[in-house]
Amino acid sequence: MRDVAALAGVGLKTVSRVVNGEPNVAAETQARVRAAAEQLDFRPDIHAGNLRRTGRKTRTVGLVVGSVANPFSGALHRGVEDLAESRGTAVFASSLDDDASRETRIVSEMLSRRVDGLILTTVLKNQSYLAPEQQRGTVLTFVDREPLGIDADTIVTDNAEAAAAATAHLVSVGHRRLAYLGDRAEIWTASQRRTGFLRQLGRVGVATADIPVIEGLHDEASAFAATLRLLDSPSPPTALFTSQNLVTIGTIRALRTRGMHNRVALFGFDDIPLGDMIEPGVSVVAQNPYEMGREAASRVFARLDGDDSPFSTVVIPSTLIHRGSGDIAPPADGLAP
Amino acid sequence: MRDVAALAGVGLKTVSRVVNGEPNVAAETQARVRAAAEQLDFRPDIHAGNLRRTGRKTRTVGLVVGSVANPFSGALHRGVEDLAESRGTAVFASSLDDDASRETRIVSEMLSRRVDGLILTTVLKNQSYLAPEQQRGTVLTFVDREPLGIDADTIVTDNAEAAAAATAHLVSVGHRRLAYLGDRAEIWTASQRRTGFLRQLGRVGVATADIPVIEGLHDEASAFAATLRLLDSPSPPTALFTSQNLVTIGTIRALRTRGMHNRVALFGFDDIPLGDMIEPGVSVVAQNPYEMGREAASRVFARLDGDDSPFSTVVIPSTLIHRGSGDIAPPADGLAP
DNA sequence: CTGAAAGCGCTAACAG
DNA sequence: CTGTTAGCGCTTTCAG
Repeated sequence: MRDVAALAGVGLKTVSRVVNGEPNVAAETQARVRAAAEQLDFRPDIHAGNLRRTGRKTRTVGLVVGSVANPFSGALHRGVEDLAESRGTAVFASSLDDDASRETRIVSEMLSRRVDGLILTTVLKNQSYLAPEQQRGTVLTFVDREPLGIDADTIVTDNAEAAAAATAHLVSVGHRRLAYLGDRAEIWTASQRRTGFLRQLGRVGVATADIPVIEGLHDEASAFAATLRLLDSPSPPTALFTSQNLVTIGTIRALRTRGMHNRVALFGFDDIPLGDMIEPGVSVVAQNPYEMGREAASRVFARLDGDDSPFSTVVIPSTLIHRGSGDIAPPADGLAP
Repeated sequence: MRDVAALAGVGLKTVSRVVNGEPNVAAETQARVRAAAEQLDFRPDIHAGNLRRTGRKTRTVGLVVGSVANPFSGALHRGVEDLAESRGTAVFASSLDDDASRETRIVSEMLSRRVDGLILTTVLKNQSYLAPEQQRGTVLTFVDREPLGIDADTIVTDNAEAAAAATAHLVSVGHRRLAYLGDRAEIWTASQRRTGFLRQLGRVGVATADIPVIEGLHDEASAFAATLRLLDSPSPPTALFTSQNLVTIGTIRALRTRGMHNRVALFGFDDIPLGDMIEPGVSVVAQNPYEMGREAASRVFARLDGDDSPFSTVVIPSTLIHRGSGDIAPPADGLAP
């Protein structure tokens, strides 16, 4: 910048003014400065400026998701990005793999880079460690999962309700022998979905004591194995509820392996790519991750713009998509009680 | 930091030493400083430090991809992240949507944040605008597509060869009336794949003059429409080659709409999720985006660590996955010449 | 082993 | 409309 000022024959501050589009610079001076900047290929250092600038905004937000390779996270990321981009804000993205030990490290890494806001899909049981940072002015927004031990804007899906609705559908088709296949119970969404599943069964008077509730599944392989075990058990379920996209896929593979994909009903949480093209079509609860990301970013920017209303939780509605697998009726041979 | 120094009763530089793990600090002093830092919830500002630090590394890289919501980009992103994470380097990610007008803006945004390196899937015809930045020391690496007008490390797939191999397979099954469905010809990968497709036909003596080459497809909808047009033409092709994942999906939808998915052969470039579960299984050229991302990051870090060997192009091999759609034979009714 | 002074690239606050 | 001085939070340099 010094070089630019020298080349243009003006003071340092004048260059600063031109670069930042501040008023009170003669058009002719402006042109001269611009030319000099171009010639020297000058690029202002946003961080050096922020050091002194009031407000100290880095126009950077951090996004912490399950995995950037997961389509759910990808769509959410894109939602965040689309809003951020329109504000000249850059996005740091990091994957957690639901590994609690990574959370503090990644968050800390982002904070040392002075992000203005943090959009978090958390794994840790408790987010109270973020309170001092929130106090300091960093905007915290939680997405997909509710935080514990801290108050902040939160964007979630109607997990329990949607799970209950999917379950209700399976029951309405005639199923009584259902099974739940889901992720680790510590994960907030997983436990919400299980709750919705069981609550609905209770509501319609299906005894939940004999319903297999299998948890701790986090990838295709573990879901595949768990489903095979269920199918091979003495009295296999006639309908399955899977609580997550990877689990759904693993389960479908297992059903196909046993040739049961047209016999056992399936309702999955999370949409899966090409779910409409496989046989039978996969019935799912489709979330709206893109909208969740957009809404989260929107909350962050509102806060950065001074919104100081009480923290709120926004529920992004999900939709039941009926494609066939959820409409498979139980066998009529009396296997179902 | 000043506060920490005051609380610990030491000089500023001593705190700096402790925070950065530099030697020559008495164990007892170190403990005192650490306690003070903890108490004040001190977090060093990486950018303030970089201002004066020799080398000025921000431990940040930028990644520019097609779209973070695309599974190809997601896997690539993850490959970059996994390597970056092990080095305490954060990753900025941005989507381009193959929109040339966004490229300069996004790149400029990242440069003003002083990323140490840039991993780019470019759209612009020419990347010579980056030369001054490269001179300045920013490490540039191109991935998926070769740059023009600039010399830098590049990571690509064996596009033409793999496309030729897939084409060879379709021909070996007996097809002579093929068609190519692909993205805009300006996109380097698209043109490479088309070249491979046509070159292979030439090699085996299939007249390419009558082969439909449809370009400019960039999403499911456009691919769907183009495929329908082909299928409804007077002499429809017996085999299709699609040059990209979204195009492949749109094409499959069109084939199903016309009930031709078990009659017309299909080979796609890029793997698609659940491609093995639909009927028929989708034969594809599977790239290795994760490995491409990893390799790109590895090149960036090698350069940052001082590697100054000549720039090179690394080809990450892809694999042909035969799942059925590529093995559908042409009809025996003499339609094929 | 420790600290004081200078300065990284930029903007704030004021003076011209 | 323009420039000067101070200082952001940290590291460097160099003197204790």
